[in-house]
Order: sequence, then structure tokens, then C-alpha cells
Amino acid sequence: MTRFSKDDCFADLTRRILSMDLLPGEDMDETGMADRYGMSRTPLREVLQRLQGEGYVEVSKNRGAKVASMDIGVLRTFFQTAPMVYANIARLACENRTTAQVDRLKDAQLQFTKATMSSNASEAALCNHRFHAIIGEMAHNPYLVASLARLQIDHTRMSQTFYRPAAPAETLLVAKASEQHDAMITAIEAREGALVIDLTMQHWDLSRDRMERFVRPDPLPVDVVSLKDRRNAV
Amino acid sequence: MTRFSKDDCFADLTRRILSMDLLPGEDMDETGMADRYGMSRTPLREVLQRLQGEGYVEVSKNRGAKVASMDIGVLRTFFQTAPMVYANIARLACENRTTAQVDRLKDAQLQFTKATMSSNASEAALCNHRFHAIIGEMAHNPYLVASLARLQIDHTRMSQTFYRPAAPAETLLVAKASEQHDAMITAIEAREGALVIDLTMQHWDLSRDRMERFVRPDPLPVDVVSLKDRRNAV
DNA sequence: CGACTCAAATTTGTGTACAACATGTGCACA
DNA sequence: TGTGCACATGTTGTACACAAATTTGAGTCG
Repeated sequence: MTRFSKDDCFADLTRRILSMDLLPGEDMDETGMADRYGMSRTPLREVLQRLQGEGYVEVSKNRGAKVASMDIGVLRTFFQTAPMVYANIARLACENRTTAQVDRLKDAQLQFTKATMSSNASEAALCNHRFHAIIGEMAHNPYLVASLARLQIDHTRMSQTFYRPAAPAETLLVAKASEQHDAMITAIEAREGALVIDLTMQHWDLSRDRMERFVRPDPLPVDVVSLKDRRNAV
Repeated sequence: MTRFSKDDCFADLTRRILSMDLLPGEDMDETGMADRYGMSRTPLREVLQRLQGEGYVEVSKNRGAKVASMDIGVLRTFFQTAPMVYANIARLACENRTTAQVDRLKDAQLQFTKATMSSNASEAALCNHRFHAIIGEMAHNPYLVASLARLQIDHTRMSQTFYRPAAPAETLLVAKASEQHDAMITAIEAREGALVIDLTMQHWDLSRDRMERFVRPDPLPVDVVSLKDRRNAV
């Protein structure tokens, strides 16, 4: 039995929630998890409380913890809020970033490209998550970062559900996202605030379009003959 | 010994932190608190984890919990971020408020005026906190509300430290704030988004001026003779 | 006088037992 | 057949005991 530290347990649970290994609304059994992580229920429950505080899970009295749901009601809110928060975070990151943070950002981007090269979708999503979390750290604004963190939880989970590795168009979009990351790093390092806001909005548009197109795909063709022309269409 | 439920304990601790009964950076002894609230350390520790998640306390491994600090470094950030978040929350509250929420807002405002009438400063601050928290609920935006909650923690604590009941000018400002609350309720009820944003910014300016004037007061008079003219000056 | 060492005391972290609560099942009875 | 109740079962909540870590302080040496 591998014994996890409380921090490792916390990290692993966030990882599993972000990668949709634990689905929204899924019940989190305390006894089972305590077993799984090789610890007793007491510290595990404290981890769950912390996860609740950061928006990963919802716990209700006498009824245990569930993975935070992603109901349609807040989806609209998500698309309303994300661009504003992302843009402001990016601007602040320009002003307040340290050199050490830029190095860590570059490293995160390296990990991200590695994961995309090996077509490891969930690893790529987690690296992408980390990339944007570091920009959040750079902003040095505990207030806005609280919003960012919650937005990222849902953003990363959505990207997972909307990712279709089969589609070649998808690969193209990922490559483009990676290029945007590189441009953002350069802009942040040069402290070009206006530019990084612009890049961030482009990055957001790319991600939003991908999600939107998944939700509202091209309608199925009316006649079968034209089907072959649409194969692999986005 | 009064036995507190976990929720009551949580509520009481937030109250004491917001009212500066527990000062920023103050150490929170687990054993002592468990005694005080008539519960064992296990549930108390879970309350502390939850408080950490919501930004009220900071816990470090093997070294217990401290009340969240209010260092000068984030003060600048606070003044940068608050107006944007408050304004956006107010706008969303207009769009999404329910009738029941408006009723609760009116009740909170009633409690607030009561507290100000009886010159109960810390009770007034807590009622004011509740007033703005309800507007947060109305916004129905879990992402932004996370920022709002953290801003409010520091805002309420700052108001406490900057409040000087002696100054008559202070009473005037409180009365003005209360009027603004009434106007905000009306605007939210009528769903007048542009108006409520305007009112929110005015409300913010009032609060900010009060805090600013406390930090940077009028300089002491150079000659003693003119001192009597400045008595009770703002 | 200051710095260092080591042991005592205090505080935090974890495992376990048991209590409280919620849910599911079978049975009696209308 | 359907409804309501008692009981069985599983899951969560709390207390307490002990382990691990940190802090404190006395004593010693340079």
C-alpha cells in the first residue's frame, strides 16, 4: 500500500477531478478513499474540506462529499466572466512578474508541448492548467486569483470533455494554442501589457470557439452522398 | 459549557475575524479553541481547513492556523481590484436577483441602520458585510463571488480599524452610506443596471475616501494656537 | 556574554473506536 | 397491491489516545 502525504493526496484528487477521472457530481466515499490513499479518515476529511474551500468538491452535512458539479446554469456565467478575469490577470502578471516566475512559466510551456507531442490529452490539459495558474501567481492578486482558480477548474474540465483526438483540426488548434502561449511568455517577459491582453483574448477566443463548436456542431448532412465530403470536417 | 455546532463555530470565527476581535496574524490554538467551543479538536480542525479555503485563515503544516494577515503588499492590489469586482457584481445582481433575495437585502439594510443608530460599530460593519454578501448571492456568479468574498474580508476588517466613533464627520459618512444602500436596493429591484453600477462606484468612493483619509490624515498643525480650530476636523 | 546542545513541555498530526445519522429492506396490515 | 413502520446496514461525525513535530528553556562551553 502506497502511503500518500496529505499534500500528495490533495494534489492527486485535484488532478483526478481536473482530468475528469472523477466526474462532476460523483460521490466521494471517505472510507474507500482513505484506503486508496493509505491514510485514515481523519486527515482525508481535512483534505476534502480544503478541496471544498477551493471549489473542487461540494460537501453536505451527513451526506459526504461530491465532485463539484458543472450544471448548465453556471455555464453562461462562465463565458461571461472568464474573458474579463483572464485579461485582468494577464495585465497584472505583466506588471508584477518576477524573473523566477517567467522561468517556471517557460518550463510549464515546455511540459505542455511535450504532452501535446505525445498526444497525451489529459496530461496536456493539466500542463495547460498549470501554465495559466502560474500567470495567476504572477498577477500577485489574491482576490482575482480566487476567481481565476474557480474558472480554471471548470475550463480545464470542459476542455477535457470537448477534446476529440480523432479530428485533425483539433491538432491544428492545439498547435495554435501553443504558439499563443509562446507569444504570451514573450509579452509578459517584456512587460507589454496591452499586447498580453490582446494575446489573452485571442487565446480565449480560440478556446471558446472550440467549446462552442462542440456544443453546436455542424448539422448532420441531409443526403448520404455528401457525407464523404464532410468527413473530418471540424 | 456551551456546545457549538460546527456551523456555529465557523460562523462565530468568521464574525470574530471580521470584527478584528481576532487580529490578523494572531495564532489560533487548536486545543484552546476546541475547549472554548465545547467540541473536540477533530471537528475544530475541519472548521479551520474550511476557513483557510475561504481566505479567513492561513494554516501551515505542523505550525497551526493564523488569522489571515493584511500586509501592505496586497493593500494596493485591494484598491486596484475592488471597484471592478464590486461594479460587475452589482450589474449581475440586477440581472439575476430574485424577489426573495431583494427581501433579504432589505432586511439586512434594516439591521444595518439599527446597528448604526445604536452606535454599535462592529455590529454595523458585520451588517454591512452581510448586505454586500447578499448582493454577491444575487449575482449568481460563483467565479466572481470568490473574489468578492475575499475582498470583503479585508474591506470589513479595514473599515473596523479605520472607524473612529468620536469624529462627528464619521457619523455623517455612515448616514450617507446608508442612503446609498437604500438607493442600491431600489435600483436592483428595478433592474436598472447602469444606475446600480453608478451607485456602487459612489459607494466605493465614499468608503475609499474614508480609508484614505485615515491613512493620510491632515498633518498636525505647526503652531499650537491654531490647534483649537482644527479640533474634530476630518 | 553569546552560542550551542539536549531534554522537557507544548502543540500539531493520525489512527481507531464508537456515536449519530441516512438509506434500504422486509414485513405486517389495510 | 400499496403504505407505513421497525430493523438492518452502511456511511458520516466526534472523541480520545497516542505519535510526531516544534518550541522552550536550562545548562554548558568557548
